[in-house]
Amino acid sequence: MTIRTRFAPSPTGYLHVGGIRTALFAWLVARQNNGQFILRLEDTDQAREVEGSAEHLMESLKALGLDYDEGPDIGGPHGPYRQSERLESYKQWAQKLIDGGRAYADPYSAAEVQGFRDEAQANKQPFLYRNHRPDNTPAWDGTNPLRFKSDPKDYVWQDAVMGELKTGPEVIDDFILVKSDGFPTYNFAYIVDDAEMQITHVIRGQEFLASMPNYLNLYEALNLDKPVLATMPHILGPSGNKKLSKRDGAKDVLDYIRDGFLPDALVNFIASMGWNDGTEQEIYSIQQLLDKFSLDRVQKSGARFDEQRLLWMNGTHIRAKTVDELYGLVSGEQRAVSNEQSFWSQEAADYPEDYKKRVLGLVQERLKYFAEIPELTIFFFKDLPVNSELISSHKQLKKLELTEVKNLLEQAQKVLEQSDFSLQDLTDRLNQLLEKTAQKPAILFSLVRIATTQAPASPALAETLALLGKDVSLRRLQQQLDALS
RNA sequence: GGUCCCGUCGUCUAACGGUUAGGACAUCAGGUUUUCAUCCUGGCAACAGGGGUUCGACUCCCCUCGGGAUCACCA
Repeated sequence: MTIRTRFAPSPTGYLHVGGIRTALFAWLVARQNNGQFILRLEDTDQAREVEGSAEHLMESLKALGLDYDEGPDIGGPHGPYRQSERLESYKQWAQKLIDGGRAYADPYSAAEVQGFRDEAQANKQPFLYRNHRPDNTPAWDGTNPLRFKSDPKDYVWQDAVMGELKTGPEVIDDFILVKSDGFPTYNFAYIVDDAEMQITHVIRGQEFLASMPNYLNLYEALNLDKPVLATMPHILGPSGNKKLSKRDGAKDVLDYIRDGFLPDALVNFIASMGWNDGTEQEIYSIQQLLDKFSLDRVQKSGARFDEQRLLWMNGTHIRAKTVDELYGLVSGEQRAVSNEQSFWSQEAADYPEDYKKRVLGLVQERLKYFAEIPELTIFFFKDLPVNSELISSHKQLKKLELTEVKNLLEQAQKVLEQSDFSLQDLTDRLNQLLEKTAQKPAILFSLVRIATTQAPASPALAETLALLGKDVSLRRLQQQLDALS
């Protein structure tokens, strides 16, 4: 039997890191077993639907490389893949249930049901609709809700993540199958769809755990084999213990992509929240994840979202790339997402590819995400105005007399004028200057570095100068001297 | 409140009854010819509490406490 997993979000907003983990794990299970991964949109609640979010969801999946074999935009043998287009199916399955005496029209008004609920609450009793199950029900004409006629009993079942689970009959009730607007509820629609789409593994968040016994009851009534069930714990916000939300910094995954986080790093990070292979490995490639992932090693407890860790992980993934790979990603040529934006600053536009690659090589080790590139590299592309603060607030340089600062810069100027600006020559001459001036590198090099970059931080001096070139370096040295006099 | 799930450093986690409770992020202190970063070395830091079972418990059982989920014509 081929493994078929699915991701079935409702198009009610963007996909954040918490939500996408479920998709990732489902994708991993499918891909590692040579199976199929299906995207299905659960859009049965028209009121909550958010315009454009379906496209957004699909783009997010693609951005992370979670490709699906069947879905609303690409079709497939079991379509359509939007629940709103599958109403006919639900009607047929509902009819089967009615014919078998396992579903009935709910004769009460919403207000009446609410009355029962309030009454139960006032008596501190749990509310169960089936305590009010009517004896004679009208024929179902679609204007009333259709309810499941449950068969309350004990259940013991296996969850691929949680292990053995058990509940009593008190949690099973006559829930609504089809709403009075003709749309099915999630509880009914997902089971029908999974059956028709031959889904083998249902991987979803723990908000559905409490409803499992009801689902088990429905599977039986429908005479369906239940799929492998896997419940994922929630990802929690960084501070509170609430389910991760936008407020907690749960950014849209696409925001991370736009900020220049690598899909591989994002996937690695998301997978490592709540899953590990039992070793001390932290960094995984997608392929390694495919080789090693298994549902039974998924954590049962929720994990907190820690952006620091994401930052670190993205940095290590960036460092693992070759400069050429990085260049493709940064320039927007190798990215899967639709935003072809380049992360280079505008000033970099006219510089040749070769130059930009060398710049990238120099900042690679300090890059946490691509959006930092303009700030980190701007001085390679344009002269920054002289910032006297950089010297006056420098912990070593601020102790120097102005004349001494100028003297050192002038000496540096002379030495550099004679250099051919190859890395080796620059290194040699800078070292000679160090001896000649009897200065500590902390002073001499800092000074030259500041003068030639006007930036608070930059790569190693000799390499920076070599890349900047003779003209630019000397010009900036002169600008610094001019500003000092 | 009922039901269910969960509980190891601040955070993510390892541990299949026997370990000085390990790693990583963060943090702190050093080191690498400057800065930021990288890299290296080292430090701080956890079994929620209480009972059992056992020669021996982070591991198994019970209770308490704490956190979460759910009790919709939302998913």
